[in-house]
Amino acid sequence: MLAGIKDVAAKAGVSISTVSYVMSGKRSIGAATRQKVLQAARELNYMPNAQARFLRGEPTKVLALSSPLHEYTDYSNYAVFFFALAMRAKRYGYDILLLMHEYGDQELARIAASGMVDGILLLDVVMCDARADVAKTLNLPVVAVGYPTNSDGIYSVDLDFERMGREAVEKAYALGHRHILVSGTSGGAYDDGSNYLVRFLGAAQKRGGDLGVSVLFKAATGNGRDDVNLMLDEAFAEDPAITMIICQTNAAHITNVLSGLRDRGLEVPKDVSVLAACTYGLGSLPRPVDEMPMIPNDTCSRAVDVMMEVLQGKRDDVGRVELLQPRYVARGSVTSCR
Amino acid sequence: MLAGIKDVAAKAGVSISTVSYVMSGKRSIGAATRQKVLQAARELNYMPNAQARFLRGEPTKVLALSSPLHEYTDYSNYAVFFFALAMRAKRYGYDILLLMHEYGDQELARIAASGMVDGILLLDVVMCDARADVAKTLNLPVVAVGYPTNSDGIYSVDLDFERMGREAVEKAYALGHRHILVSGTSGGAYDDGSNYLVRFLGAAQKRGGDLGVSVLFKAATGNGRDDVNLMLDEAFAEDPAITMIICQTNAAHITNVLSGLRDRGLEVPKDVSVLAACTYGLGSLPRPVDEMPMIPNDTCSRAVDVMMEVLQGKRDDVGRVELLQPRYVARGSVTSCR
DNA sequence: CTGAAAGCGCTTACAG
DNA sequence: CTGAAAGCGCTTACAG
Repeated sequence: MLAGIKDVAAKAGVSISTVSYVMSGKRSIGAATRQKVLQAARELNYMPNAQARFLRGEPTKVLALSSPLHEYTDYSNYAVFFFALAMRAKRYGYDILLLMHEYGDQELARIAASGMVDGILLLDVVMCDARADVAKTLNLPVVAVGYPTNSDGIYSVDLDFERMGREAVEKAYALGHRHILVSGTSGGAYDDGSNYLVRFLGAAQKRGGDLGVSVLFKAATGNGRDDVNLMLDEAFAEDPAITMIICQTNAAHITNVLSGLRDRGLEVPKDVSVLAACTYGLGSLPRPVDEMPMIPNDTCSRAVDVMMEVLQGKRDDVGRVELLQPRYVARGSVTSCR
Repeated sequence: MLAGIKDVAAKAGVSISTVSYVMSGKRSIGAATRQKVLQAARELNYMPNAQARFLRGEPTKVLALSSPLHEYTDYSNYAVFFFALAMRAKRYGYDILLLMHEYGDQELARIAASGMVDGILLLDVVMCDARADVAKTLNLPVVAVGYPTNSDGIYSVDLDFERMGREAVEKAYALGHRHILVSGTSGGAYDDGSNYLVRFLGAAQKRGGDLGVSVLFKAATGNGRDDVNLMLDEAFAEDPAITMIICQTNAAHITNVLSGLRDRGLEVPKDVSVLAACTYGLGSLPRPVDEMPMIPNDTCSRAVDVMMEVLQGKRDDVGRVELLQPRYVARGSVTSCR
């Protein structure tokens, strides 16, 4: 049914190597022969079988994206990363093979051995990521969106969350704030590998210590109004002098922090400054809030760019971690301490 | 670097065919030999090269998803379809190769010839879809999420929008409504192939004609407040007796329809009934609205199921169009005509 | 300017 | 119970 190179050769009355050379253009072919071959190929609707070429080690123009996807995955958040990677890859003419396996390791090895992809992108990277170890044994370039501790053997691209933590505290310090609350959600996320939360918080606390600023961390049990109010109660009980809150969470949580402050008769930013960090797609808040956002588009784009550089042989610095500079978006919710 | 079957055979001191049979289990092998081979394979971290197997026509456990993705694609809507397909495929052990080409045809042929995938899913199907024609020439099963007019040669799965249009009008008729407005956005979408809009509207108007009900169609120039108000002005000018509005749009548009009605002193549902059709993820409206929703999860899941049936050789009815029954979700915004 | 042949890494009839 | 060899559809040195 599907015509092969043999069919074309037969139809054109030439050898298969001639057909191959006509198709690839890697050898000059007599005009007459060339025409016969092209004609035959067209009539038979011939398409070279990519599989056979891949077997010979030619590039597939496909990038694997390893990203455990669960029934309970939050699409709306996830999609931003996914499409950022996909669109950037497309720009280079690459398609994306989405690997949704739960436990990345074997699947990764299987795909690498298959020769079906030119490189592998890692998403949802945890602190110590098993996939990074497997990656070293592969003969395929691997670029992680995120920054695992075992980052040798792969390339990593991430937003510099430690720097973000430092800069947030420095900003507060410069404005005269000496009592800061870092507010997060559900302590669990900090434990099981959402490394950016840990890195941001650690750096913020460290820098706070250096500058002599009190940095109190409180994780609400949820993003609901009651959860947040309870968290605020505890925080102000522990440190009544808080003048700045850094919310390392999401729109729902921040909304409730804002209304919680209003309920306590605290005005933003006169009495308390509020900064959102590690957030994205903040959507509609009751009032604009200063933000040090995640920049998934930038991070993902850069990850694909790095992959391309590696594929083009422009790099040989495996293990390199590239950290993007955090941004600060001022919206009037952070001012100098009264 | 990466061990091949030859390496394993050499290490185990057997022939490559023996290794192959041990790995596949398609022949019984002496226990001792078997152990030697498995041992060698383990030590060399051997992975059979899938490419070589695909070359021989074995399944790849990958489904291509042909879906033109543009810089301006609305991710949040698109993501629902994408992930619905991906999750369902995952359940069968299949991964997804996302093809983001603009003009599906050649790309599709290329991938089919490559043997890289076992089947092809079509998304963003337009009325007459070029990809459906290409599909016929491929020796790979193709399932479309959507229902092109040239649906022979492929399998199609879609929500039955014509039936939805009929039922919406019948429902209105049964409740005594005789003057209905179907409200859409940006006429363009109706022209360039968003076939479900066309099908719904056509069927609604046809059924209206049969039943002697006036079905007026108005497309707002946008979803903004002013666009919608202008549309409502025109509609009521043309038919002051409207008692039911069917919004074939989205949350923003419906929100503005609701407030537009309120501004005109019309109460929902006492004065005017409001029904949302062809919508999904309606999110937060000022008030709950009856809905005949798109059911992307169902449609996509079913599309993957059909693909699996075809791959398992359980079907030979190419060209079959499967239409899912529309649902009606009552939320109190539609009542009998006053 | 063109062809016969080896080889990519496997699987599987064909022999023994 | 196991091995030598053909073949999947191409590409590319090697010959002519």
